Amino acid sequence: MKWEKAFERVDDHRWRIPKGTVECMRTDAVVFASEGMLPSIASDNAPLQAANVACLPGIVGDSLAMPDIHWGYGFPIGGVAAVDADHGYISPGGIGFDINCGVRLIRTDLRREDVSKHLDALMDALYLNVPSGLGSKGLKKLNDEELSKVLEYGSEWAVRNGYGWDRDLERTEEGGRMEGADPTHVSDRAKKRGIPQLGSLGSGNHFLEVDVVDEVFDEGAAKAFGLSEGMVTVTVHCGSRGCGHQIATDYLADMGKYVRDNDVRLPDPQLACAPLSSDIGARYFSAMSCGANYAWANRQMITHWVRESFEKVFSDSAESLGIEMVYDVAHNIAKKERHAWEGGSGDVLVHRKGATRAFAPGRPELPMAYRDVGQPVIVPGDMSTGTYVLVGAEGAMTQSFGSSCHGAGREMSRKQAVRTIRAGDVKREMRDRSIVLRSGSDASLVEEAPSAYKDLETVVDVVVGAGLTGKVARLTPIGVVKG
DNA sequence: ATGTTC
Repeated sequence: MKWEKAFERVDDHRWRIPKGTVECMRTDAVVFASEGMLPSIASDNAPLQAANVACLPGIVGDSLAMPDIHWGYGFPIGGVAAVDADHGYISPGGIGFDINCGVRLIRTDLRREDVSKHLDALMDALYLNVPSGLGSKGLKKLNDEELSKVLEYGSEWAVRNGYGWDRDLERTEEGGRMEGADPTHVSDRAKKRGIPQLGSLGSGNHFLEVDVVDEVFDEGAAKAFGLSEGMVTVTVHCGSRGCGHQIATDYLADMGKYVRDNDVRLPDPQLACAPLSSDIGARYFSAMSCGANYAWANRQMITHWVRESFEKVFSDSAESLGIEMVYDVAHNIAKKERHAWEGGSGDVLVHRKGATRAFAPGRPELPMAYRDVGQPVIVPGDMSTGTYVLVGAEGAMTQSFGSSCHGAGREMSRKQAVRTIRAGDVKREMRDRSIVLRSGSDASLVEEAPSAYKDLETVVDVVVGAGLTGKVARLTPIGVVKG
């Protein structure tokens, strides 16, 4: 299959893979992209995966893919699919192994010039205080009972235990806690992996970044989000560590068995799924919610250590330094939401796998401070180019079940990056851009090299051009901690 | 993403 030929042009930002391209498709697949991005998108199996997702039982609307689409497990990364809340199927491959991998944006009252002379000390403090790297362990020793509370209460547990402030919860998607998260649906093995790792960044594409607000595009939204030009911000990208990974692994095995036992017809075994209303489907959703809560507690603890790091370096309190959360978004999760789409409306389960919720103004899920503005959408690029702050727009509600992109997206596979890039080149590039880098592993530097990623501007231009989001601000890195 | 093939 020549996938570039399979794309039918809808407009400058939308390409349709029509129902029938893959035999079992129940609906079309629509990829948000510019024409120039199509060869890259068609260079791996991602378009086939977007088409395969259209075979998911109970899917409503189109199978969607964001412009940062690339090859994933079952679903493409960048994939969005909504299924009927009563009759639809839930698929762990539509959420991903790193359940509630997500991004948190924190603002400060500090300006670039306040931080530049202390930047090395700040990066040392952040590297010391926030555990990072493959197999990294948290600083808090948990027992089984505490871990169960983390799984059930998420960020609420963290704040209740001294990691952050009550108002942080309002600035977290879902309040940092999925309802219905029952720890008894999480295996002992997942719990065992989760206990030592809570409060750690991890490895891979996870990072902690200190940025400066470089350009503001929407003064009104930026003001509502507490952002202004020249301000120093911190971006945290991490997930549910080995705990979420084990939950995904456990339930993929169980759902594989469900699919075989019940003769569910799927184009790819990696799309293993079960009715949301079935015992196994409901148990997975509950366990996934536990994984999501773990990730929120994780980012909340890291937020606390970020505040402590600034307090130490700037000899002032986090309150008086204005270290406040802007927002925390999940980008690997399934959520029960009410939506309208072409041809219907109602309660659905939205799978977002490498895609961010991007609710337009007016949605009741948004905190009051953002209700009239829209949801902050935080879109990190590669480690050298920084992060975009976008805001959810009406187009997302009508076209993409309130969703947008989650990052630049990989251009090269990890293997390909290791083959063609050297750690020294990455370090030099960061130095040339005057970005202070703290990293424990040359291997992860190479896998996450800037040249292994797509161009963030191109990705953002598509979601803005398609009306899914609006541009608010661009953040440029001055310091990066890589796992 | 990940105790990178329990």
